[in-house]
Amino acid sequence: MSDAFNLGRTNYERVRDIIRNDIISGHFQPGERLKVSELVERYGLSAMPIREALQQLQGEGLIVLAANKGASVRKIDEQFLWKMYEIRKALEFYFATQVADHATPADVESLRAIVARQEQAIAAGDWERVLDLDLAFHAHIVGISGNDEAVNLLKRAYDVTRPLRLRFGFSPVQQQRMPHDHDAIIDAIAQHDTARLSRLVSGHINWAFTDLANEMRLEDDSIRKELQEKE
Amino acid sequence: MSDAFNLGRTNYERVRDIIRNDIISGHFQPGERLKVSELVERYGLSAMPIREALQQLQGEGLIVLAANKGASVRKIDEQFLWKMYEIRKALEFYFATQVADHATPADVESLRAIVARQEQAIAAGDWERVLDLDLAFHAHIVGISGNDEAVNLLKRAYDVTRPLRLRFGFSPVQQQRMPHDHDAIIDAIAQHDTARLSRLVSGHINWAFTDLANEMRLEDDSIRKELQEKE
DNA sequence: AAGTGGTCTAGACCACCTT
DNA sequence: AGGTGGTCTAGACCACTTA
Repeated sequence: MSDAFNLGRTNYERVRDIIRNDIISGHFQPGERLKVSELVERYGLSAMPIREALQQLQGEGLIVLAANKGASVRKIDEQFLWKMYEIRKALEFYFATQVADHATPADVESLRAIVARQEQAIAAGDWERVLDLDLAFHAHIVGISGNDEAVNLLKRAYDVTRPLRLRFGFSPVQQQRMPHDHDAIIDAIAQHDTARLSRLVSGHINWAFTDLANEMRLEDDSIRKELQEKE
Repeated sequence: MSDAFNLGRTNYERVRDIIRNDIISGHFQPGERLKVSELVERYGLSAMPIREALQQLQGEGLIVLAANKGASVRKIDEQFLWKMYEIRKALEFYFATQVADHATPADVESLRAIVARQEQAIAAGDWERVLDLDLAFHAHIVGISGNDEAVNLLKRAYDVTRPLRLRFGFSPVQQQRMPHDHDAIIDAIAQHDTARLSRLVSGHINWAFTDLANEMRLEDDSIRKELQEKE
């Protein structure tokens, strides 16, 4: 039954998708060691297909492999986070300039539907879903260009930083700003206003980074405080 | 002796680097099937380390893996080529805006040295070297931003299309234009002229794409002619 | 139905870390 | 030296293709 969905798929592909999901859903924490023997237990396969899955996930940037040391979930510091957001900005800024002209009314409608669903998810505090829809929104825009390779790069850059957002959440301000920004972006697309679209997209990503970095620092500070209190 | 350079490296890493080189140097042609059994012979290892190398190379986009079908060198049509050049433009355009202000005289000097060496390589018709230096030039510029992840993406986008350029070469016009463009780009950096730099970089990449696509069509046409003559 | 070639398993091997 | 855990090998297994 659910086998039907797995027809023609190999074990390393299946376990790669499962491990990826276990990482971006936060089951494996950033920095966490991924021992083959434990994964063997968890997924009921032998070492090799799991190793192959890990090789691919390294290619996606989700994990780090060291020779004779094995795999661990990529640890994301503020600097790395910044690098990923810069890459997003580069991609989204450029493709925004390519896209505003070609967007159809159907595109605009899809984007509005995504925003509506995202607002519900924000209200419900369902951050997994908020993040899914956020990626869907931005990927849809880049996708209008027809450059699926660029969309893949964008997805990777989102996936790599996703565990952090899941852990730290969105500030109340960002919860308000996100749909607001998205609406403005849709308007610029509907009006085929390329220059404004690019500006909005890149500002939007800046805020998203700033907000996440702040949330991280807040938690860092409270941890530091706890440690001090113990002394 | 040469073992010293391989200390602490595993077989799958070594063979990954060798296969990558065999692809970007054109030893394996685009579209060519990579059978594990043949690679086992060629590199003197068993199947698994070779398979692991292939998994990683898929992550880099150099090869395509299909379940139960194995690996082949990515076949690059004009559409895919275009997608890669668009990604380059996105990255280089954006990072050009981030970089002009921070470039030091040492950066300018390094870039001039690269161009000088590239001119020699062009005169000698040594296209492997021309391409190495071209990547070095563009990677250096993006590298000024300090975003090594962006540099890695850029390298991948270059590597994937490199076999094509190696096969089709540069038109005489492009052989002239390339160093000329590079000089103008360096001048814009030296003068911290961000707007001009971005414009130059993206125009330069457009020409590079147009030239390669033309060279490809020329060869396609001559093949078509040959086939017609046989009828 | 046989052949080809990709995939998986079990266990040996070996690099690195700790005592 | 012993332990842990990553890496590699040989061969079995199995999916897909051709006849």
